[in-house]
Amino acid sequence: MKDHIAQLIETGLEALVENGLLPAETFPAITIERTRDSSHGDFACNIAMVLARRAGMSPRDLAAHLVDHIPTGEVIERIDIAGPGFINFFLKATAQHAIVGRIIDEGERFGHSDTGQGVKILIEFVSANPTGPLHVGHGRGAAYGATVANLLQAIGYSVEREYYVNDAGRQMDILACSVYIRYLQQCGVDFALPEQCYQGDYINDIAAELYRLHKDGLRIGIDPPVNNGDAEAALDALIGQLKSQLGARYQDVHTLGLQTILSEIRNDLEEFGVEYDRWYSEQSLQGNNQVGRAIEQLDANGYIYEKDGARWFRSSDLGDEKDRVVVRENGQVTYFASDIAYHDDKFRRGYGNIINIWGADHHGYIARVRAALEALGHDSKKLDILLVQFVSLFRGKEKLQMSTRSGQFVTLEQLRTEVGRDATRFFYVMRKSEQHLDFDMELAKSSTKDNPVYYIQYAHARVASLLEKVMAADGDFEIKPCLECIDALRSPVEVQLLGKLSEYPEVLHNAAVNYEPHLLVYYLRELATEFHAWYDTHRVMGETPATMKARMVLCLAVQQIIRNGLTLLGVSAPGKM
RNA sequence: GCCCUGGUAGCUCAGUGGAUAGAGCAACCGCCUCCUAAGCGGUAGGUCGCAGGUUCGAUUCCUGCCCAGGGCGCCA
Repeated sequence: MKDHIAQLIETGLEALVENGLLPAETFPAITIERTRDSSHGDFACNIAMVLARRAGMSPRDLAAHLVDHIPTGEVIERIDIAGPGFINFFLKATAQHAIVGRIIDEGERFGHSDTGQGVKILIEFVSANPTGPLHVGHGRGAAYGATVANLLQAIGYSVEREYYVNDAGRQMDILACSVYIRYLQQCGVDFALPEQCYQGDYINDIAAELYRLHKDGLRIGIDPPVNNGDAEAALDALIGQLKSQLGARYQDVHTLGLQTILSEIRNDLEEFGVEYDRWYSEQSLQGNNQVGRAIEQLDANGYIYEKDGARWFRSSDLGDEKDRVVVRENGQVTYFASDIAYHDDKFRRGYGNIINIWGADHHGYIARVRAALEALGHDSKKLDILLVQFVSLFRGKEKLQMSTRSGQFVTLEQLRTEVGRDATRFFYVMRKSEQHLDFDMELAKSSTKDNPVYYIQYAHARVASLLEKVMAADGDFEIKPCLECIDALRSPVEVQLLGKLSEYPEVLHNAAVNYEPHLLVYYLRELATEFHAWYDTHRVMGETPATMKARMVLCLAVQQIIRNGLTLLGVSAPGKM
């Protein structure tokens, strides 16, 4: 509709040029916006104010000339000039009615488009270290990433969802070490778990499994770590001791820890309705030496130097605030080096666009990744890094304290179990992602009108229930024939509701291209509000057949959009509540 | 110190180079013999952090400042 009106205006402008009222220049882009106030019509255009100076006329005079040359056709009822020079368009009721038929015809595809033209997009999200269960912060990244992926797919992109598994490196060694010490304890050895190790109960569970598999066959004598003031060094020494004394069996411990936790993470996400196309292993990058090759490439391009026994990437040449180590003094590559190779690989795979969703605490990392991509000759503008802010859990007014270190945190699984999947998914994407989120579990759990999830779902269920009753009363009721009597929808509230329905494709498009699912959330709530208000003042059953059918179809159109929208958010659309 | 985010109604938050800045909650007043009251209507509530600038017009864009949260490892 916006495009249609913009074309009408262009026609008018061309006529003014022919009449010599406007200089023949290229026009600025014509912007059409929906009005906020229905007294301003359905759509408005500010072009007269923009061009007034060029035309040497006041905005209102220019608007008046322009309006004289805009053809109205089948769609426009009338055109007003208002305020400082706005041109307001009022649509004919028949033009409004057409939307209902389109929604019914297109069904679950209504609102979708081919904007993306099948261009491939890679979206990587969550990618939490497999060293423990997902917590509520990861949950937000999961809900946000899954929804953004759905949105982009809905507007025609070919989306691939990927989880980067940090299954190499020091954190995994610390996990293995934690498991092993718990194992020793279960063998009856008196050995304290160092503070830097993972303290959670799940480590004991893995240790128990290790014990079940090997009994005390993995038991060896190791020396307690000697802490000379550097706890991290002491831990590294302990890990080194385990590796050398356990030999090949160290890998068994490492693998059991990794596999157990990773499968729990996969299961957790699956139950949350979050699915992936690919689980990308960091080990595999190191295994086929992609990390080494990436570093050599950086070296060949002149970005690597040696200092203090380490190899550094000269990222400060490319916008980073300082240079970064890629190979440590001890010969080990850093996490960053793996990440360079990983992103290099992503770019080599040939996507039109690459999206990373990270926790806000990683923002300092952005500049160096971009620098590395540029240094490897890639166009880093193809990469969008979206940051998700932290989540604070509340029970009503009470804030839940969380500490990762002590293992005292609420897991995603606990949250899902207590609050339910629908409300959890919904609350996570309700706020702009770069906004801190206060997640009130009491509110999310409540089945009252205060809870926006139920409010929207209820609108959907209401229609389902109504349709059942209509079908029961009239066994011959068919949706199809109603489309011809749809112009029985005449009341102002009905016309307004029709306008709201027609907004959905724009909302979906904007939410997708801006990576902002909350726009869809707000829209659905507004649609539900208008629907409930309409429902309260209009009856469906007991009206004339034409009115009844028209209103029932209107309800079904509302229901369809709510179902489409909730589906994209990963929230169910129940037929009964 | 440098770099991100934020600052809009009592609270939680949307929003926009345009017309009288919105919603939910909380507060107050109402609505079920009637398709689910998990619903609806009404009242009240504002220096859009502060100060400049850009222009026909700024809450929106730019600069500076103030406040809050976060980030700045040869950790990941």
